[in-house]
Amino acid sequence: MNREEVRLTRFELEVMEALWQLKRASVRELLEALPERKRPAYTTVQTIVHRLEKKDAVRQARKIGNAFIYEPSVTRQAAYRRLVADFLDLFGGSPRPLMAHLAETGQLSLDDLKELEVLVAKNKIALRAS
Amino acid sequence: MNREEVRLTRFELEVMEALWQLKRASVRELLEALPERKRPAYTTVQTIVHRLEKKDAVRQARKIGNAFIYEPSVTRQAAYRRLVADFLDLFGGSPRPLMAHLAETGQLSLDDLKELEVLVAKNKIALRAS
DNA sequence: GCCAGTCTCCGACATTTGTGGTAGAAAAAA
DNA sequence: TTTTTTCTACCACAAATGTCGGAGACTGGC
Repeated sequence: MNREEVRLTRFELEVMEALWQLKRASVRELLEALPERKRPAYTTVQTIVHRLEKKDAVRQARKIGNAFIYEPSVTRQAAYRRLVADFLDLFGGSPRPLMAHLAETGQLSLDDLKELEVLVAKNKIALRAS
Repeated sequence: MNREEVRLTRFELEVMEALWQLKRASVRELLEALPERKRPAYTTVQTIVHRLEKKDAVRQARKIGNAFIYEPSVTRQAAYRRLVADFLDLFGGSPRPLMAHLAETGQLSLDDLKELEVLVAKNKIALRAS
């Protein structure tokens, strides 16, 4: 429906990833949920959260003490849908050239493909049933 | 081998696309090769070419009149390899989650997968032969 | 009730990216 | 040779991104 799905940057995505995982969290919790190797300053995460809020990707759910608790406003699925669509645009919009690239560079095995077939088949049934 | 493959932006990629196509071209030729819908100013393309030069993605091959003729310094394959690798990082580095996403969102048909299998199989043979 | 600790708010700053104008050199046309 | 066209070299600039610091408000514990 909403053609205006959010477009997340790399780092925003990482923070969202943490939030999707935690369901709801404060800035501090998000900070601590980030892999410590690349854990930025508290305010950096805060800034990102603010930007996510402006993008309507997260919202303040409530407040505990003086800290806001945030929760996602978009589903992981929706965010990735946009991400993938944007990326596929670089390949002319269709997944085919990308798949071909992966196949050519040996990043796709026959086993992978077999499993995907099962998945697609299952999905087709699910769609029909809905 | 070269882990330092160029990282191209959207627009840089479009210009490169034109250059890969033409093999070698002047700024003006590149400009004219762009889909006219989104054809920017001459100097915009020029700036992009300069940046591509700084990134060692293109080089001046020679000069005709007062115009430089550029040619690619990187192959299309290499550029896309990097592009795809960076993107896959968002999915944990492996193509699997991405494929799964495509399958789930119905962007991959069984026919697509069949064709890919053929491709992968052919590729395997080619690799063995090399 | 006071103080240390924690938050939020706001502003700042360097880079990257997309976009293009201007000036002056060079070549091509007249 | 003079004029016109066409390039290149620079500079500029706004928006997006990744990164923080500082000031001041709030709270929880003593």
